[in-house]
Amino acid sequence: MKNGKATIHDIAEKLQVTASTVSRALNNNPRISDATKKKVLKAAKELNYQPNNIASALRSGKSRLIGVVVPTANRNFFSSVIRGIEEIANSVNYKVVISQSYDDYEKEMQTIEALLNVQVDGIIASIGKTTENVDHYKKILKKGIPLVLFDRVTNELDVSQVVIDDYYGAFQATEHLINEGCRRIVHFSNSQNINIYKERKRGYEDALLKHGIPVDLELIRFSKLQLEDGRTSMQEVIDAKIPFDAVFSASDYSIMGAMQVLKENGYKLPEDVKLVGFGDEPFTSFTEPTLTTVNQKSIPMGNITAETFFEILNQKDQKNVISKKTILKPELIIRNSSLKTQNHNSTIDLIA
Amino acid sequence: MKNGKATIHDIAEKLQVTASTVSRALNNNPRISDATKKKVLKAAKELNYQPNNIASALRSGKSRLIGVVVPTANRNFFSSVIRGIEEIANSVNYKVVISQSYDDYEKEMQTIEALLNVQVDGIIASIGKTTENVDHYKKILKKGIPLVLFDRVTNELDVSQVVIDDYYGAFQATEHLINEGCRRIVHFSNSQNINIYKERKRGYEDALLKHGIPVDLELIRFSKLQLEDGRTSMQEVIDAKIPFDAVFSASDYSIMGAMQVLKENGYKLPEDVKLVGFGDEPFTSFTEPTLTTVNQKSIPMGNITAETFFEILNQKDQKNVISKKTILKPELIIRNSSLKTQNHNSTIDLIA
DNA sequence: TTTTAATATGCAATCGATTGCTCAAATTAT
DNA sequence: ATAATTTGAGCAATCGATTGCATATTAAAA
Repeated sequence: MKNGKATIHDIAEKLQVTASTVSRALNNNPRISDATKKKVLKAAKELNYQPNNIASALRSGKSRLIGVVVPTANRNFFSSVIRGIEEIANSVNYKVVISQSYDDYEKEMQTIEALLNVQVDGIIASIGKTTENVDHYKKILKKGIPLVLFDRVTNELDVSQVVIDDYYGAFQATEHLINEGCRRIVHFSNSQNINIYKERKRGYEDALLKHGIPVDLELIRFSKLQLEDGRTSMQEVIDAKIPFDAVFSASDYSIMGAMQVLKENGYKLPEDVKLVGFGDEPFTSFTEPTLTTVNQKSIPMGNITAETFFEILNQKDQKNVISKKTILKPELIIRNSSLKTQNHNSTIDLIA
Repeated sequence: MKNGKATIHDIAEKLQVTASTVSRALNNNPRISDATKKKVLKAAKELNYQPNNIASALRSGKSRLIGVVVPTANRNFFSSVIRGIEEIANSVNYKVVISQSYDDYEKEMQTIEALLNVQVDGIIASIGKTTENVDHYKKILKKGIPLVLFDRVTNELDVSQVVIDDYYGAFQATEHLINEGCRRIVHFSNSQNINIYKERKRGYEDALLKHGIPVDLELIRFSKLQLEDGRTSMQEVIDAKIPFDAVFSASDYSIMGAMQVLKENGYKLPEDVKLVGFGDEPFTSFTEPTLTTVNQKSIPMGNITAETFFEILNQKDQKNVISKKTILKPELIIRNSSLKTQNHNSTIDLIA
């Protein structure tokens, strides 16, 4: 027991039993009598025994670590999903290693490599925006390591996924604008290679069609959806003198940029133009007017993702795992930016 | 080589040498000839050898993992610091395990326990707001495990720390408001047990005193500094009919709440009241008017924290480590909310 | 009473990499 | 040419926990 760290051997010696017995007792193995278990537990406490997870991991092949790959933790959505994952993981004594890909393909590959190197028991990931080749994910599967994707998924991989119904969210958002009287709704989207944006655009289009409004391609603007992109896209539409009475953006950030530009150009919000974003970032309740947006159910998504992960992990035969796709319904959060008649009691939004 | 995973033994067998030789060759040990090293490297590549970090960790006692404890990753400041830490850590082949304490004392203790359990080589932490007893941190030190604190630090621990000069930041901010003509500056602060808030308050007071303005305790409001707290505090000041012409908040969130309440009460910003926040959260450039705030140099802080960490880690004798405190100068980001004459070209702020 | 089961524990190998020590071969010095 | 040194590599223990198999003890069944 040098270095102050007690091992099962120290406990064993103290109790004049073998390390195997101690190990089994600590793991509550039924082959050990209750009396012995009690003694072992007592001695463990006395010696301030802390199990060495690394030794355990080496022998058992389980590190009790889950690697979580997200584009960035600095985004309400992702950090909430992580929180949801942690809740479940911690409850079964697993730790989460968070890795950020910064939406960079190279970094994403490296980070996965690094996670595999620290011997995580499995990986939960949301694919970066610039990632088009998913071979690095295939590598995970080839090693027989559980993989679950959430939100930014791909169809090229036969793995379990948890997503929100982007189509539904966009449909609701667009229909809401239509119900508020809008007919010329601008839509900000991103690359159609990214599933979520494709789906959101489809929801937008279908809502228009349902209400007999033609889809005008001039109104659909593609960009990376950052704040600055929203500014640019909005300015372009204004400069081109394309008539419009609303904007539905696939991202809260770009709708933010649009809001700024609209104000700078003297538009009255929401009277002249109504706005709806996507993501329910915290700042959407700070803006003026407060922003209507789509909430992505991030914590439940994290919970479900983790649960799905553990289902797979606990399966004996990793090859015969059946992939399942869970689709969550997002929720339209109606605030002032999209309403015909403004709700001035903004406090309600903040408490809700 | 069952299970597709090659070990050093597989390489050894293929090359008809021993595992020791392979291990030394891979670790570039000078006792191995270049010819052998080359062969080993080649064979390793052929067999697609991936070192088993767990085995290595068990034997060497090094997991190449750093535990990072933050209140929440979902905060621009913290996620940027983490990014800064990762940059350095990854460059020396270390991984970062991020743990969130959610500003909860219990969770903080648990999370540290969990990190020690996964055998991290050291811990970098920012102390939670509700934490007053730091015994759990002492425990880390007692185990001889390197610990570095950043931003939310404590004097009760003899460890290296990296902080920003909160006093300086607050002083600059307050002096700026004074220079813009303000004399009755409200200050939002948090518990004075938390160092950073104490320092910010001190900076505020000293700036006032320097300019011959008395410190009026009625103007200083204590809260948890969330958005809602900012609303409440602001409303209280207004209701109490205390005259004021500016607000300097120790947090961007509460200044946000103040901004909302001021607008709701018909104040013109920045003409009637000037505002300065602290933190440079991304949303501060979205608001209207855009918010003057204090940037905390988060990425450099992360870099320096990690560098300090590795200096300690590489020290032979953990007991004789000399703690050092690095203090970074924050930067006042001047935007429209604090200016006498408004700058209407808000794009400049956004690009900067 | 003898046999059969069940119960409780021990023995020893194992996970994969590292490392102190030993030793043979090659090189240099005397 | 012999001794001294350097170089390159092997042997075997080790890190701490787990686990298949064997064994001893006790209880139940025949």
